[in-house]
Amino acid sequence: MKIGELAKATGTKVETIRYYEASGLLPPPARTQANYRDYELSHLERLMFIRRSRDLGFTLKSVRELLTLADDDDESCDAVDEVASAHLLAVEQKIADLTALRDQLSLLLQCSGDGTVGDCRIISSLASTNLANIRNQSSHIRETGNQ
Amino acid sequence: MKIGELAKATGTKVETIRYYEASGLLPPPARTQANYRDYELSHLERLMFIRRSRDLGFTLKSVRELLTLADDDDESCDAVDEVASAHLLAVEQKIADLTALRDQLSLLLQCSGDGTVGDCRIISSLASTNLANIRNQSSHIRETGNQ
DNA sequence: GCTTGACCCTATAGTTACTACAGGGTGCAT
DNA sequence: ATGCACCCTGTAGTAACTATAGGGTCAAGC
Repeated sequence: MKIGELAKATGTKVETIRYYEASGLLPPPARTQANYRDYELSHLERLMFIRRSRDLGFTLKSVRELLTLADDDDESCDAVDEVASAHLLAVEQKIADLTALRDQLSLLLQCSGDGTVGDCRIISSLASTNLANIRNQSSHIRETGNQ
Repeated sequence: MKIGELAKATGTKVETIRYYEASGLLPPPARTQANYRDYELSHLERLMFIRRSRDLGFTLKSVRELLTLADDDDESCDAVDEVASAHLLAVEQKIADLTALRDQLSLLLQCSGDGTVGDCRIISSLASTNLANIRNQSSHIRETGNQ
């Protein structure tokens, strides 16, 4: 199986496959006489594992760990569980961070009017007030119906 | 005002300030005889603007746009609004993506048992099933009370 | 037999937003 | 005079690719 075929089969770019090989995630395959990479089914399976893990947001470092754990049948499942749990926690933290950020952005945007930058509240919020002040501004806006 | 003082005043690292200057976000300040950077109040204000924008998740590219818009008093506030709205949309999309991802990760983790990797469901889910199958596995698990 | 196009190869640089040296100079206090 | 904290430039490293340059290979069609 040539690299282009493997790429198509797994939905990965050719360069990415070579990158995974260089990073030690995918073992170097045999080569044809023309020095083309010649992949086996095992490579396809391993690459699918990598892709699925990446789709779930695991870093390559974590994928490496998961692969190492998966390679050793005697390894406890707990270690796998730990990697995945840590990742889930990180994702949840990220969601919380982004949600707080979204709320602040929403407040910022409620300040938007139709004037010029000279009295643009978004700009002045970014320029001189701290973020807590935006709330006061926006409630003022709501009171005056300017929305 | 020396760079270290500006750094402390804004909660920015010295290297980051120099990086902003090199990136054209912060104008080069005057220099002392010793070739030290000598900042004015205007630099502090501009840097605070950059920091607040970055805290809200704007890319440096967007910050550059916002600064350009803010510099021109005649510019319409609409342009500012557009930049901020686009960012808000991107943040909301990211939250949605991460939420879907979190749900899939949760499903994956519900599969975790206490065996060895040989029959570790997390590994096998990553290895061979597509993600839709995890749901079936997990509902099966829920049925058997294994959670 | 020769060309054309699709594919393959290596090696290197670019992306984002910093961070971290290495190797050197400055200013002030002891 | 010497130590220390601070400043300078320039370069390399981070994550996970992506893109380019400059070249080789293979099968099909004329």
